[in-house]
Amino acid sequence: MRPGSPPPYNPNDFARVAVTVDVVVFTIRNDALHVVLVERGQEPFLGAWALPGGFVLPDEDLDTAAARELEEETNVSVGGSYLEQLGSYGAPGRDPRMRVITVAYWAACAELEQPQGGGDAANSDLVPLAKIQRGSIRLAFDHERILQDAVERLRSKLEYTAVATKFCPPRFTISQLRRVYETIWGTHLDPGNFQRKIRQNLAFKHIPMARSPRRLRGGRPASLWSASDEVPMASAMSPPIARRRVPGDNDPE
Amino acid sequence: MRPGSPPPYNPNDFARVAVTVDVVVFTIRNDALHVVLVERGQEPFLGAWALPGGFVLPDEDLDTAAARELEEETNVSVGGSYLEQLGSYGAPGRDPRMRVITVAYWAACAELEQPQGGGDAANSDLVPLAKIQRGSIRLAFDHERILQDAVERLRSKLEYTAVATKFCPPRFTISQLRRVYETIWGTHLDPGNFQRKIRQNLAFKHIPMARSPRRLRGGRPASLWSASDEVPMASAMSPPIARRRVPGDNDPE
DNA sequence: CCAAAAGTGTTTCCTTTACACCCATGC
DNA sequence: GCATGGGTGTAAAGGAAACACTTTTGG
Repeated sequence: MRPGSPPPYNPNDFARVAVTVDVVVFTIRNDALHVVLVERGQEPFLGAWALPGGFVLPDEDLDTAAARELEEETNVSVGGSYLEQLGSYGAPGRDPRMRVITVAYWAACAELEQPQGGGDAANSDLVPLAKIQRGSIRLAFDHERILQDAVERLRSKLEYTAVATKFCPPRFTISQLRRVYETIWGTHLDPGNFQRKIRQNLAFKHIPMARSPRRLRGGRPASLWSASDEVPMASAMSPPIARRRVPGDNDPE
Repeated sequence: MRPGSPPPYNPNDFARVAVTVDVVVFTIRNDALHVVLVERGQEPFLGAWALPGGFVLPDEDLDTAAARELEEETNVSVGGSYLEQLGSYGAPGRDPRMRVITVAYWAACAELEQPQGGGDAANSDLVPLAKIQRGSIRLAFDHERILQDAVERLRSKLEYTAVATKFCPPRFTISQLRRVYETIWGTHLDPGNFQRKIRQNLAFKHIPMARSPRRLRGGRPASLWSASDEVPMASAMSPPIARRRVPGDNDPE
């Protein structure tokens, strides 16, 4: 083909599709992993629960679109939370109206206030993951599949990154962090050994002199820690070989 | 919004984009990691090297499109090789003509014959990764970024999956497999310890009585192994803490 | 015989695990 | 004092690393 030739694309050769982002927003509440869901305000799947998401705007990057959806749905800023692309889902027919490809993201957030419905969503809520996995709540489109992939990604990212800190406030105690691992992995972890692992790991910074607030039923005050962003985890965390359910892991609602 | 209302999408509210798949096809040749590149046959980047890829067809799933591109560009069937989604890249302006989002995949293939140009590609070739990373070859669009992400994904997948076997023929010796790890990680691995790791690992199956072909300069014939698909690796492979370059790791061309 | 690659044994070291025990607080 | 959670000590078990050594082939 010679240079300067007319635009070489034939619009019939390829699919022109709508692109959306869907975001799996994880947070921990009452020692159980929760996800933000929205109740759909329109067909298809009117009234069903779905992951928050929406169209990518004409001049918007994918990461930007995901961050925008996250902020719109949860009122949390992206700084302070963690947002990562999960993958794309584009089976023909996954949306009955038209060809839609969605780029899925997942986010880890510290405790957030009750989400408010906004945009297309009629209503929005924080739902315990267990409730979805046991089938009490069915999700629209292929969102159950996306959610399942996100959970797997989250579980494995805990092992070799410090993403668990994103479920905690900026300053946290080692037990708070341990409870994040226990909740997401569904395991019990030895407090003493966990303590040592964190203390040895440069990805976590000790805040000198700071102590956790007074507690109700006694116990030595814990020192506070913060995540040292950009420092990767030196050694991996690992769940026990056989993941056993931890007593408080059930749905508290 | 009441049920039965007209289609709620306003076509001006969102981007209608073209969706492509690009595939990073890895293979090992002369003890060096190579990628399949195509020379672009049209603007933009006419004459430049790029990752093989193309448009997703109107009724085609993403994985299917990637498999099709892989077969078109390399003449290898997807069975026998490994194909995995890497992620999506959709910055506005990444294609100067129009909004294009690409879903990137990566593949691991055993030794393949010299690729032939096909489709849009004027020409196609197997290029040593080192040549690209040292800057001798510049890639079109954001393909250098995609390639870099694919290399990282490949390196880490070696640790906890048996994907290294996909660079080998269906029956391989433990040394062949070790050389895959050494090539991709750029390390030297102790042959004895590596041997034990593989033998202990149920993801690899010993083929009784089979022996590697006679060799040129002596040496005990090795027994042959195959990958036990669907059995995950029991224990992770790990590169030595400090990855040092292995002598034969340079570009042989 | 020697060279070369496959495969095994062995020692040393380091990490993980389990659990005992001490510390600092509220009541 | 007691209960509770924070934090340290420590011994046993297990795995990784280094490397010596044996086995089986070609020449």
